[in-house]
Parts: sequence; structure tokens; C-alpha cells
Amino acid sequence: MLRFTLPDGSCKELPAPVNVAAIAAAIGTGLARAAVAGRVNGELVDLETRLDADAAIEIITPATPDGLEIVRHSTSHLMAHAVKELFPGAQVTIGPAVADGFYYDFDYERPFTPEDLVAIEARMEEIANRDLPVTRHLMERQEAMDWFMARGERYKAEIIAEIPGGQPISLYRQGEFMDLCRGPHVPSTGRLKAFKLMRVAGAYWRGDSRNKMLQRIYGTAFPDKKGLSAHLTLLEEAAKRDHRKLGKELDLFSIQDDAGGGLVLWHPMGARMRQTIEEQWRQAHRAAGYEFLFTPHMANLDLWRTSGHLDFYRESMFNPMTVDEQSYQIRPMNCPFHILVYRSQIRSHRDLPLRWAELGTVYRYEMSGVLHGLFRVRGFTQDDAHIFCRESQIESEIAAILDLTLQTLRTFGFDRFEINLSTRPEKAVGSDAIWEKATLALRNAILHHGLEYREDAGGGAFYGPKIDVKITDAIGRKWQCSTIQLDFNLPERFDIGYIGEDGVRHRPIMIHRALMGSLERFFGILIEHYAGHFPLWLAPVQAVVLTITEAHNDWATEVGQKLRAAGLRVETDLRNHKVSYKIREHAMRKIPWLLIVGEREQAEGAVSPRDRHGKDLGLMHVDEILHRLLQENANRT
RNA sequence: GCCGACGUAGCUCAAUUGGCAGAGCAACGGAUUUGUAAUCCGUAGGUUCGGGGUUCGAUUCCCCGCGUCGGCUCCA
Repeated sequence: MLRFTLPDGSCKELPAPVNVAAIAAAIGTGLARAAVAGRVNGELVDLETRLDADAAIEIITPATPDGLEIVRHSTSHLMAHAVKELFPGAQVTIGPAVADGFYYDFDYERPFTPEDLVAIEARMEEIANRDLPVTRHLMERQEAMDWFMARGERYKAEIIAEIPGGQPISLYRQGEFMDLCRGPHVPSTGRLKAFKLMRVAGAYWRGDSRNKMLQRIYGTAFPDKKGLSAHLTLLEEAAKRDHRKLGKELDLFSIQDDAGGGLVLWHPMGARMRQTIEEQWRQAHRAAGYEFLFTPHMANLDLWRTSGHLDFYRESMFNPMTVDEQSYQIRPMNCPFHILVYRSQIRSHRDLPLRWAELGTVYRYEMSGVLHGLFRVRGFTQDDAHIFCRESQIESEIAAILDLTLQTLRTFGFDRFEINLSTRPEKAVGSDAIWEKATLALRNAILHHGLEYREDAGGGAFYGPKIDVKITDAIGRKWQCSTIQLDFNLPERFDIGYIGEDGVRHRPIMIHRALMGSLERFFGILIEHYAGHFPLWLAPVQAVVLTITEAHNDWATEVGQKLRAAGLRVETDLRNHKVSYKIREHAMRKIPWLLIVGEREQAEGAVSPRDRHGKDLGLMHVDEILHRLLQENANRT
């Protein structure tokens, strides 16, 4: 008898030999039907895996993240199978499950067309319906290489050559199709019921642009049709929120060839929003004890030589320009300037910490193919700041920065965070002692906030450990905006110091941090997060007063003036059009409040407010709506 | 940068096998004075991304360039 411990702590005893599927069956028929794989002593295995010792076991169903990944991985094999049937000349390479589905890279004589995708998907359906068993086979290294080489699958042979010795080489067979794979996989192709091929794209073998470009087919798969259609709906929803589309519709910004790719033009409505964002930022920083700097957009190339950017950041920098026979560099970062300000006088330990912030516009060279709306640009403004402090102040400064970060993100409607702490990489500057001390300070600051975090060991930059904060938007997508980065390098390179209590010169610690990251990108995220329906405090136009006929123009004008005088962004629409026409137009502009003015309103010194959901609040005195709007504006809801 | 798809009026899109480049919205002019998501009539609007080629004839086919979009880390 073998004894299997289930996740809930209970046990099942079964006579050997037994496989994972049999254990699932012993637990329940429903579970057995849903099972796609098992986890035995922490390791994922196929259902057919035979067990001949006691073990901790878990049955994996597609409802779990692991199960879903297996379904997707198996679907990628299904796709490769279909491709090999339709295009026998195609070589298979790799085909993993990824965040939203899966892909498989092929080497084929020509690119796949959208029509090919339709055919491949149809063939996948057919193979799934054949319900072929998916079975695992172990092979000797040489045998496996010969097997693939005999079939012209050179990529697979290359992969096998790289598998470390001692590791078993496993292949999975479904019908005529056999693929090198670690597994595990679903037990049969019939288990794959809901998938869709999304697009073809070029992708380099091993992601290296020196290698051959392969044809990558992306697809997605779910345990059932319902999951698939929910996912497709989400994609549609994301498309509706696309900031490039909304940016045009709401006339917020543009990016035009005449100026250049990746260079953003902020239109009046977008600029209003940016000013609101910046004003909020300034006020929060003032309250948190920051000073503000303004520094130039370019500098003598020597500055970038001293900072080291010329060595390790060159690829992202624009070429220098020549001024009076000297080379000048448009800035990719703000930090060297802040250091120059620091260095402009002798600093005492009593001066520290110094917290200096700047909305600094920087220019970075990005390859043309990666430019993407506001998300990936060549000129952008960082909400940058540098804190110079003593070692002993690291922890409290980091804690304060975290505070300000979360407070800022919450203000903009984000309240789900994911925090990442990245520690010392192999190659690094600074002593082990300072790394250890600093990393501990960062960890403590996070714990002090009672925040959960993940540690990325070795993921830090060579010049210091860092904390990244990711936010989750309204449709569940994650974005990294904030970053808090310690720097042991620049203070050294610029040889900055402060005089300590002991009268001796010490090296300060430098902290770089950005909360929103790039204002352009953050703005894009805000647009998508709110789908253009901005909260009142951010909306470029907060209310429009609109008339029924021109007999009400005077009153409407007066209302507009009164609201504007109170600091609200209010327009009046006196045009000779039907109300329904005007309402439609402003509703499409996603204006939060429409204030309708007609005979009755005029007579009573009132307006009839209509909220963004189309709800008519009825007659309301102008002072009352003013109060209400101011309230809403102040609450930032 | 590389692979693929795409590029038509300010915007969203049409235009058989190559045969006079169109519609709606927006703009402009006029009529309409209107009560909660589109009043009616009219006018104007184009180097079909740029350049070259094939052809009697090119938005359409071919080549080059530019731009946009989707990708190019997620290791069998």
C-alpha cells in the first residue's frame, strides 16, 4: 500500500502500482475528469506518471494557474502539430505558455499569412477532435538528436545539445507528431477545447537579433469557451480604452511625423490635465519636505563622461551636437545636474537629508520599432527627485518615499500595489557592507509599512539596490511606474561629500526616485485606467453650461462666470442647437457634469445638472451645484 | 534596427478582374429658437503617404523610401 498526502492534509492509501490519474479517480470522479496533471512532492508531472513511493500529491486542474499554463502549453503543441501537418517543411523551435496564452516559433520558407492562421486553427480543432493520447517518452541524448536531425529539425537538435547532462530527455507524442518537451501535458488532445490564434509576428531565434528571424504565431487558450470569450471581451475592452484612440477623440495629445516619432505634442485639453497632475505633485512634494530644481536639457559631454553615462548608457543616448567646438549632449537623465547643485557648496551633516525634485524632461534614443503611443517615447518628463542623505538616514528616507509614492498613486485611483525589492547583482560597485546595510534598510522600510513584497535576488543595478512598485489598473493590467533606487556610484564619481559631526568628510548616499515615472506614460495609463472618464479633479472640462434657447444666454453666462470664479473649469455652450444635440456632443467628450439652463432654471437662479451617467438631478440652485462641484473636486473622487 | 500587416477628405471608412475617387460625421453658408445622446437644406473639401516603374489607363500591379500598427525576455 502507498500513502499519498493531499494538500488538505488528508491521506489516500492505494495499492501499487498506481499513477496520478488513478489517485485523482480515487478522490473523486469529477476531479478525475478535470485533472490535467499532478504535483508530486512539489514537482509537476503527467497524469500517467507512475508512483511507487509515498508522496505528497496535488491534482492539477485547469482552474489553477499551473493547470492553465499546462493547457496553454499543450495547445502550443497542438498548434505545432497542425502546422507540421499543413506545412511539413516548417521546422519547429520553441513553444511555451506565456502571460496571456502561448506562442510557437517556426522556421519556414515564407511568413505565415492571416489565411494560414485560419487554416491552422481549423486543423487544430480537427486534431483536438481526434482526441489523440499525449504520451511521454524518454530517450537517450544521441538517440533524440538523431531522431530530430533525421527529420530536419535542426533547432530541436540544437536545444538537446544544450540540455545539461544527467537531465532526462523527454519527448511527447500525439499521433504522428512528436516534440521535445519537458512537460507536463494534458493526457489527450481532446482536452483542448477553447483556443484562438491571435497573430503572426517575427521573432529572432533565442531573442537575439543576430540570429535568424522566425515566424511566431501567438494564440491563447482557456479551459473552456467561457474563459476564452471573457478574455476576448477583455481585449476588446482594452482596445476601447486605448490611449492613442482616446487621446485623439478627446483631443488630448498627438504624435506627428512632422515633429518626429516618439515626441509628444500636448494639446490644450491634455495640457490642462498635465497641469493638474503637476500641481498635485508639487503640493505633495512641498508637504513632504522637498525643494524644487530646474536644470538644463543639455550639457557639456564631459559631464556625461564623469557620470559614466557615456560608457554604460550610450546606446540610449542621442548623438552629441557641437557647440563652439565643444560637444554637448541632450540629457537622458537629470541626476548629474542635481549632483552639480549639491557640489556647488560645502555640505554639513546638518544639511542632510536634502530632497530635490524636478519635473525633468529627458530624451532617450529608442529604436523606431518600439515606439508606442505615450507608453514608449523618445522625449518624456520624469517626476524625478534625488535625496542626499547619511547612511543612518536611509531607512527613514526610504520609508518616507514609500509613503509619498503610495499616497500619490492612491490619489490617481490606484490602490493595488505589488512591491519588488532587487538586491546586489554579481557585478556591483560599493562594499558588501554598504550593500547589506542598504538592502536591510529597504527591507525594513517596506516591512514598516506592513507591505507584502517579493525579493528579486541579484536583480538590482550595479550601483545599488532598488524598490519597484507596480500598480494594477481598472481592467487588471499591471504597470510599473515607481522606482526607488539607491546609488553608491555617482557620489563616488563626482566625489561629493559632507562634513560629519566628527569634522571628517564623508560620502553621502544618493537616492533616485520617480513616482509616476514618465508623465507621458503615466498619463497614458490614466487615460486607459479611467477609459477617458476622468474624475472631476482631473477632467480638463469639469462642466458645461448649456442653454435651451438663446433667451437663456445671459443666465448661462452668469452661471459659467460664477463657477469659473470659484476655480472650476467650466464652459458655456450657447449655440443654437437642440439640447439633445449639445448633450450628445458633450457626453461624447466625457464631460463629468452638464448644467442645463432653460426657462425654469433662469427664473429660479438654478440649473438642471445631468451627471456623467445621464442622470438628471432636477432643478438645483446655482450655489448648491457650486458647492457640490467644489466638494467633488476637493475629494478627488 | 529586423519580420509581417497597413497607409484614400480634419475623423471613421467605401471604391468589381486596372477604367471619371465616394459616403457619414466634422467644417462653412442658410433655415430652424428647440427640455436631456444626432433638425433640415446647401457649399466646399483629395499630390489616394512620397518617389520611380509596368500599362492606352494605376487608389488597385511591381520596386525603393517614409510612417503607423502587431511582434522581436519569458528558455525543450
